[in-house]
Amino acid sequence: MVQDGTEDRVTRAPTIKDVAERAGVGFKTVSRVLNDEPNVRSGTREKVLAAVEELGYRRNSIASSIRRRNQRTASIGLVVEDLANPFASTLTRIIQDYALERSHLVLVGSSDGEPERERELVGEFCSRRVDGLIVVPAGADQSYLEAERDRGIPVVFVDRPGKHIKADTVVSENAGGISDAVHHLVEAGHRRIAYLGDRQAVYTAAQRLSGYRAAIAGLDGGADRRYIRTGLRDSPQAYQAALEVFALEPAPTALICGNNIITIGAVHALQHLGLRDRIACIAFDDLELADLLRPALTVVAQDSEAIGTGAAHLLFGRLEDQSAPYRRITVPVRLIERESGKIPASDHQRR
Amino acid sequence: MVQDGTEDRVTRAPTIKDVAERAGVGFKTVSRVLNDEPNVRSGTREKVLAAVEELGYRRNSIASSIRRRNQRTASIGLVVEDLANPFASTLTRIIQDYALERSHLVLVGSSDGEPERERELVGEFCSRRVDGLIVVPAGADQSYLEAERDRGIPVVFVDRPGKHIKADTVVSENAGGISDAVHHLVEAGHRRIAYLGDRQAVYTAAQRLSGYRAAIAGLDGGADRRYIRTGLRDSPQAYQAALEVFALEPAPTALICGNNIITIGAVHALQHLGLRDRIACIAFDDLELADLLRPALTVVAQDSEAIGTGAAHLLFGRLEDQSAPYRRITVPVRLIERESGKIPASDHQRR
DNA sequence: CACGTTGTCGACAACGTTGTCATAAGCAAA
DNA sequence: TTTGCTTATGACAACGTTGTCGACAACGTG
Repeated sequence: MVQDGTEDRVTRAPTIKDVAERAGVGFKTVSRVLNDEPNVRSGTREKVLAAVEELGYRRNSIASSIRRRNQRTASIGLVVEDLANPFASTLTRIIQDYALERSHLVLVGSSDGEPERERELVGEFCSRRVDGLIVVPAGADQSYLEAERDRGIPVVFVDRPGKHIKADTVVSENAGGISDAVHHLVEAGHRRIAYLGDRQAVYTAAQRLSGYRAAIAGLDGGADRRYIRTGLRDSPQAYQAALEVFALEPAPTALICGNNIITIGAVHALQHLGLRDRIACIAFDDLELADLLRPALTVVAQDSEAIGTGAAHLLFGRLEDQSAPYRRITVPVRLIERESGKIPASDHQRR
Repeated sequence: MVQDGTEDRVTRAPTIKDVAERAGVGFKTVSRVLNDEPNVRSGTREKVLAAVEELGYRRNSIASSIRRRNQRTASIGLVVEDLANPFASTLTRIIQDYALERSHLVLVGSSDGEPERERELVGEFCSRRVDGLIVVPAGADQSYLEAERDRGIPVVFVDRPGKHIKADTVVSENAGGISDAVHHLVEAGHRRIAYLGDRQAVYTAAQRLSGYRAAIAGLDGGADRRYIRTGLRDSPQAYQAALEVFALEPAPTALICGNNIITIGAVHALQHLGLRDRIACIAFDDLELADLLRPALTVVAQDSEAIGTGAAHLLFGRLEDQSAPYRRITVPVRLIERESGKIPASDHQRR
């Protein structure tokens, strides 16, 4: 396992003064060259660039940012719930690309849905003077961000709106997506449609459930409250809830999963019960292998690309114009019809 | 979509001088309080903390870092290939948690496997004076990192070793994992085992292929070169290659996929050919829904947790002791036996 | 040639913080 | 009271950079 020793010759990084000395000019001239300021003779510029090359000089952009006019650090902070979740990682990837195109870097952190971790991350980000924040809010109150915003660090909320604060926001069309799912199942003949969701305190969960309720309410029978299970925070809980729901009499003939974590638990439960081919199922959030499942999983897919781009766009827009009116973008979702949503309610199941 | 206007009262962030004035002390005293330095009367400390609270002061840690003894910024840079890939996002998540526990933040970037993007990201990171780098190397030469290292920014390579440079490294046991996969298939009676892999220039791809070759070479028949397809960079390419491989005469009876992107393409191909239940298949890298596929996908799973923790551990260790010998950690992989690897070579297929 | 204008460049202050040092205040020992 | 030591505090330099300004040379114009 052990391989080799180092040589331990750590020299401090060269500064513009080192470069200046080497090039035989004043250090301010080096600064001018590095910032493409005018009024430097091309001969001088050459000398400076040569010295930069020789010394392997690299600007210390944090020192630079404390002095610059606008104090911008060309970095933004991103707080997601769990970076290991595919939705979050896709979002992050997109925001990163958007930022990098504008030579901004991204500091990322996962809140795990814990308010104090969210605040801790935001605090660290602000302490490092990020130029802006993109936050998937976890806590019940984001008013603490007002202070940051007033000091010039704008915030954009993604996936869920922040609470007790006005800010730019990008959300998915949660309720509509779930309504679509319900209607899709109804068309296949289903009336007894179960719903598994996260805690109601989570905005998206509440929205999605309300979409479910609204769609179900439009049907003749109305909803059976026993078919609704919320507060499911991880796959095992969803697994358990699914087992319980399908033990009911009469059992549901179809199932809607409120997010991808729940989907995993629920499909495992269907698998365990031997019901995967008999129970119709629609999941919120697409998953990498969803179309390879048998039956292929019908999903309500979020447009992560549009969400990420939208958030980044709002943030960079605000960086340029702090006084623009706040905007809220609602990104449409898309029902991807595969097989699991088309499983019909078998005759003996139908009322 | 438009919602509301802002009030546009952006005040500059308070500094320790503002706090000092408010508390009626010298600004150095504020600094002392904030850094928990000794020799401050508790009464004075109270006054300062009260002023901090009232003004909502937050330390400017970038200004602080340019002055501090060691110039540390308490941030590290992480370059992965594609953050949207589940392996990369899991890795990132783990490294982040490790870093945050030590109050370090993580700057992340995706190289997309492009050497110049890797260099660009590394450059930006170093320019922001990260304390260390964790890199999944993309290019064919990481010797440029020697300059950074000599200036005190240590590097740890993950997933693949850096080229033309000595540094701490964490890799998976690629060859061994694929060998295990081959043997598992052989036990099920297979001899005609196809292999789909990425470009040979990618270290992991080369390692995995060599594991395949070594295992196949141990068999009586030896390898049929036509069964090996490399250079597959995305799912569509893998899809195509799989179609071609299974059009051969005699067709392989089993398949090994060199990474998760290839797996997706290949399983789609098997699906298209109606061979998912007949062809044995083992994939490198576990996938979220792999156990819910039918047949459930047998995989060689990497221990992302150990890889991430190992990398972070090496990096933070090096931050404390620059002169320790370089280490290389090889993390074991694990063959997760599910169904697809146990599909037997049917009698008419067997030679 | 005198003059103003422009281009080039360096000296110096400043950003917000920490490091160094001097000094004042407090207090025990002489 | 004086001495000596410790504790508390502020004045100031310094980090590496950019902003401001003035010095000076080169230039064009009358």
